[in-house]
Amino acid sequence: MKHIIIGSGLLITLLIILFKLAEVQFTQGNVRMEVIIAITSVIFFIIGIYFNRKKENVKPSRPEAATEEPQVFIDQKNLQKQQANSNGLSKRELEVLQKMGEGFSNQEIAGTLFLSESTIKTHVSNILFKLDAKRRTEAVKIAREKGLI
Amino acid sequence: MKHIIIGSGLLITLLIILFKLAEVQFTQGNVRMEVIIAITSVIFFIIGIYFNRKKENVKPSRPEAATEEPQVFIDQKNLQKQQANSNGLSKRELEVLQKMGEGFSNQEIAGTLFLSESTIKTHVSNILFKLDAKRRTEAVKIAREKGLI
DNA sequence: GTCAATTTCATCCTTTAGTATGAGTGACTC
DNA sequence: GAGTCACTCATACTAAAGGATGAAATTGAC
Repeated sequence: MKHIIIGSGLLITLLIILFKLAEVQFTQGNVRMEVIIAITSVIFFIIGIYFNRKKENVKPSRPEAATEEPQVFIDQKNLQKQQANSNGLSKRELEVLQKMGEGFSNQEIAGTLFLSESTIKTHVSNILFKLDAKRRTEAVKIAREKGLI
Repeated sequence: MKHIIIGSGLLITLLIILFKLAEVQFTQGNVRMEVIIAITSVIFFIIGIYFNRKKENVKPSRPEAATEEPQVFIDQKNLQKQQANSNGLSKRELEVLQKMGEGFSNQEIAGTLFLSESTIKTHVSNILFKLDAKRRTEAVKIAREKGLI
């Protein structure tokens, strides 16, 4: 929540600075239009990427899971609770488990979920413990048998 | 690859249009600087998001067309031959692959098949190469998709 | 606002997986 | 008999996975 406020503040500040800068330079006539547009492009391109990343970290949409799972009957929250209770796996752990099943390495999972490898290792460890598996391949097998993935 | 080319082309085209438009409007003096900047911002913000998303979706690249191949029932020997030929996997490699899919470690596989771990490692390496996988979990996934296990 | 659970990240360490290379043996083909 | 292939095993190495522990920030429920 704090991030959003700070981020929005910075963004607005940046916008205002950009406007004022453009205005001043524009009236003075010592800078070209293209330069301003180019700078704006780059800045907002980066902001776009960053925004997207943050959004996913805060509210993971799980497009892979949504394509196959017919989870329309119950609402998302209850389903999550149900899964968590029946297997002790949290939402994030299920995501990681999903990626494990797709054959990704810890590093790759970290990349796709925008997390550090350490975090993934922690999740994997917890998954192995909760599913009573010794290896990730075994965890995937068990998860498949239980219909988790 | 095609996407990248087309995307880049569109992006450059968009940039040029933007530049020209800005130039014309600027010299005519009938549009404000802020408007141009705002439009640029929005466009590149969206491009940033889209770019980021694309980059994510491209990552898991693997053939998944063979998920529902109709397996014809021939006698066991021919079936094995056929599978071996169509995937380059030998009989022994298929056995190891099977054990991999059941979540066993190399040592455990060696134990159940009465072989040394070295041998299993060799087989696993060959399996990974032949299935074009980087890890055993990926190999298992591919094998499952191809109906090998 | 408090508290438990979740999520995130780090470091140190051990174990397992995977790569590269070489080599011996048996079966099968030409 | 030479050549090929599958299978076996070994050594030496690098990369990845997994375990243990601590810690901080968030979140959700109460």
